[in-house]
Amino acid sequence: MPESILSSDRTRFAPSPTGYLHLGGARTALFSWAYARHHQGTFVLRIEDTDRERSTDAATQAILDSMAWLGLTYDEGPFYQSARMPRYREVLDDMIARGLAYYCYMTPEELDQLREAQMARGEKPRYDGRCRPGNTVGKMPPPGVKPVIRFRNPDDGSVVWEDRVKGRVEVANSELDDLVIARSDGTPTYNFCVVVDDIDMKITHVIRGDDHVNNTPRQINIFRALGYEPPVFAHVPTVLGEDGQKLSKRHGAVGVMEYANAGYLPEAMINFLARLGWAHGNDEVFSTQMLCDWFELDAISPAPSRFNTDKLRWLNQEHMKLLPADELGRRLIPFLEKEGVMPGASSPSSTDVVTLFRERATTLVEMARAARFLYVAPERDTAYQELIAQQIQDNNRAALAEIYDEISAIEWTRDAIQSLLKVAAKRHGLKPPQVMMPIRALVAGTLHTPSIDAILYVLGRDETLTRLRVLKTGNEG
RNA sequence: GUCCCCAUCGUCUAGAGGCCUAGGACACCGCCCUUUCACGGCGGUAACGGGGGUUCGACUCCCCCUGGGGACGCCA
Repeated sequence: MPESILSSDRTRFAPSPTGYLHLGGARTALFSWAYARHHQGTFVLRIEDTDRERSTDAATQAILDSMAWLGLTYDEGPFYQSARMPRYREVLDDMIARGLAYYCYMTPEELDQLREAQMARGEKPRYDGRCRPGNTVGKMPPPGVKPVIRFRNPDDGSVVWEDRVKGRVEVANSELDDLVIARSDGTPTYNFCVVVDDIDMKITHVIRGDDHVNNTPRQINIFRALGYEPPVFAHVPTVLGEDGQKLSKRHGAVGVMEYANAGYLPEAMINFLARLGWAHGNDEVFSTQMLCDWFELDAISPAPSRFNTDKLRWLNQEHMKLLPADELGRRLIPFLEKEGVMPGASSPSSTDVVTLFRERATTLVEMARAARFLYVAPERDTAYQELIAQQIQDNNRAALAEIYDEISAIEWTRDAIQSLLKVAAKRHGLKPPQVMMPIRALVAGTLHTPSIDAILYVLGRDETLTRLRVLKTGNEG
């Protein structure tokens, strides 16, 4: 492939593995990925695990699983920050040597006191720069105190950047303090690692959650101190819960894989997530490919948006209707198995189930549940007995018995089944539903099913006769 | 408290000064189709937070207020 076709745009998704991938994170990943795909660029996955206390392998795996399910394929990585410590050390030493950073011997306790005092005075709590090179306080390191390393932030002027979703953002350097870039145990911190990584990985577009806007000016200052121009930034707004509050555990399902297990299609989830805060005119239902074709950062709304289950469900059904029946059927199989049933040679195929139910189920779980009766005869409990008693009465008993007898004689096609029912009803002066509903109840244990002729056809003649036997014997037990 | 960001129907959004009597979608409510449930079709209720400017003209531009959100860590 000619080099020129590929753009040099490089985006990254950089989650910290402290839990599952939630919907907000997934959308950020999606936007970053879609941007790279749209521009034929490169999408990098980086795991930010510098906080060894909170990072777990299980969380990393959960993130990888979620991305795989959504189909967010990365071109490079996953890179682990924990494996890049020597590199960070190297940059740290260099910064100290060049006076861009310095050791600070202030203890956490002293810092707390300082912050409290500042808050009390109505000031923004921040480090006062007492250990800066040149300050006398810093001259004599107190014994026994392991120092942190702080970045020497500029004092004057302001940091300005043109955010691709927020617009122009300006923050005065006087608002910023000298942030800790290495802990007293020597490990580097987030704001520093991100910059080194984004430089080393040649990231051109940083697309991330807008909880990072406040970090951006600090990071830009580090970029410049290190001699690099910062990348383009695009800060994607928060995804709120249905109640407008920040997404948290009490909202129920917030992890991406919970939706996979609940029977949502990844293409529906992508469509939904993309539509949350991003629009392409009035387009509502679109494929992942279309999203890649259309995606532009400028179309991202700067305002936070709420998650909406109703719309997700609707989109899921739309995508279920769009998929080829056999493909949807293939995806349905695990859900049928979870219901304890198995499509096979002697039972309805998963494709049959799909054609029967995809217009009346919004998730694969619902579909499998609704289709269960095709594999297992309804339980003859009290509710069932009552339903049958209510459906079979003196006025239709004779017609139903006749239908039972004729089932053995007809050709087994939907048309033949349908006409058998209609003709029998007419012969007895009944409306078609008067024979269809009782049969539906008998066979499915519910009044809500697809067309009765379609159901009987898929069920097969033998199974139909078995389930309708009571029509002949008159014994409903 | 200080700083940053945001603001169109209940929700997701279209809208880049006259195209707006503000469009679409979900949800909701009717009607139609009908073999129940769905699907589908048709129709309906419903919004530019408030106040000042700028302009011949503001949903669109500026300011203030209000209301939301985020950040202020040796977390990311």
